[in-house]
Amino acid sequence: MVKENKDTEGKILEAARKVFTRKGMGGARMQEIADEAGINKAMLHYYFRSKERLYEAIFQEVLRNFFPSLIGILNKTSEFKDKVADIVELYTEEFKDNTYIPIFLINEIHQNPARLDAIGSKVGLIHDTAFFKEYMEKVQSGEFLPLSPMHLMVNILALTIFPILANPILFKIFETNPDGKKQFWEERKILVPQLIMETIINKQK
Amino acid sequence: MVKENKDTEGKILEAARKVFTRKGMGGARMQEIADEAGINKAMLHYYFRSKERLYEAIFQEVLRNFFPSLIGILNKTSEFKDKVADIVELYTEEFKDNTYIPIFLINEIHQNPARLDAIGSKVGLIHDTAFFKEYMEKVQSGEFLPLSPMHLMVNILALTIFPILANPILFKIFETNPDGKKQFWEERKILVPQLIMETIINKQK
DNA sequence: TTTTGTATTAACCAAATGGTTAAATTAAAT
DNA sequence: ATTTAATTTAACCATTTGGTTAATACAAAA
Repeated sequence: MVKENKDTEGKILEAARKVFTRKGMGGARMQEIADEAGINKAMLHYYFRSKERLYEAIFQEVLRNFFPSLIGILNKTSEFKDKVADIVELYTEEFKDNTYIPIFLINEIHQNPARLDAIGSKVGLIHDTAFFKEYMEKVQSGEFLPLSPMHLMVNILALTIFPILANPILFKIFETNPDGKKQFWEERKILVPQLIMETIINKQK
Repeated sequence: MVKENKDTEGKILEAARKVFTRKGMGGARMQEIADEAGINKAMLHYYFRSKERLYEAIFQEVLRNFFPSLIGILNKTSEFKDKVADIVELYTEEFKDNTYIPIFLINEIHQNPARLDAIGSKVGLIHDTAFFKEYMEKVQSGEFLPLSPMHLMVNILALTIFPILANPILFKIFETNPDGKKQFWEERKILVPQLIMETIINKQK
């Protein structure tokens, strides 16, 4: 009785992710998703009832996909500075040419903050990572300055993700050619970890 | 023959700015703009021909409004560090509770980068500000480290604007109550200028 | 006061869009 | 082979939406 629906459902999800992340909830068209998936528009409703539900599925998937890799790095056993470098490397490489994912998240959460409720506990575990434990220890021992974990994390993410979000404006203002862009991202990968470390290492000691 | 159309046109622009900056080009509805302005929908077309043209007027206005205050600060005669502090103060105060403006710009430019073409020369003059002249001089004299102006500016804007863009997620992850939020923004105003200065001052000298 | 051109409105239109339905196809179970 | 249930499609529907139009109100010029 069960036909291989995994295939169709999978194709829908893939197409929906592509269209929703580029156009957002409001800008996406059900017909475009159907075309992208190579199926009839009615199938979208057959599998997901409504645009809202299909969107919700994608939004949660994207959201849940954005943090695990971060948490993965934060739990590595490598040097503190290397973990920072890994974060910058990861997000820069993943999104410097895929700006739609971070913009999608920022924008859609702004449009409807209630959507965040669904993740709840999932993200709280950032505090419990090796990264933050090591950090707090080194603050205790006086090796690191007592900057709050929130500011530290915001600084890392800001310096990494902001240039991705704002890249069209930045490259316009600071007239940047293709080679210049490539160089800019490489410089960031070195500069940001350096900068972060400089701001937390206690030179007194 | 000329009636006081300034009033109606002004009301339309004001309403359009409010709706467009919150909903974006795709999400805004002409009817909602008309309601907001308290006029008939046909008037929108009478004064601006199409949604596209009305939007274009607003987009350019918002864009042109975003930078002048920045350039104003960059040209002040105050201490270098104070100028950085002024930038952080300005954007934080202006947008910490008005997140839609920066999100609108980021998102709409991402949706249609060609819109940026219209500003062209206007923004190029960032290089010619007192801020950058002073910066380059102090790099020459060895007082400042030779960080590229682009990275410097990106760092300042990133540390200032990113937490505004991402504020719903950040306050969710780092469970923050209203008092905590207030404190967070105040801490940023102090922390960011400090951080920026630390990264450019040449301690060798 | 009449004329003239502008400003404003209500009613309307065509296209787009999310969603539905009834019929047809397909695959498995009996 | 027949029944049964899931899958897929084409045609259709109601609503929304940007945009138009024809008629009206209005202020200034003659």
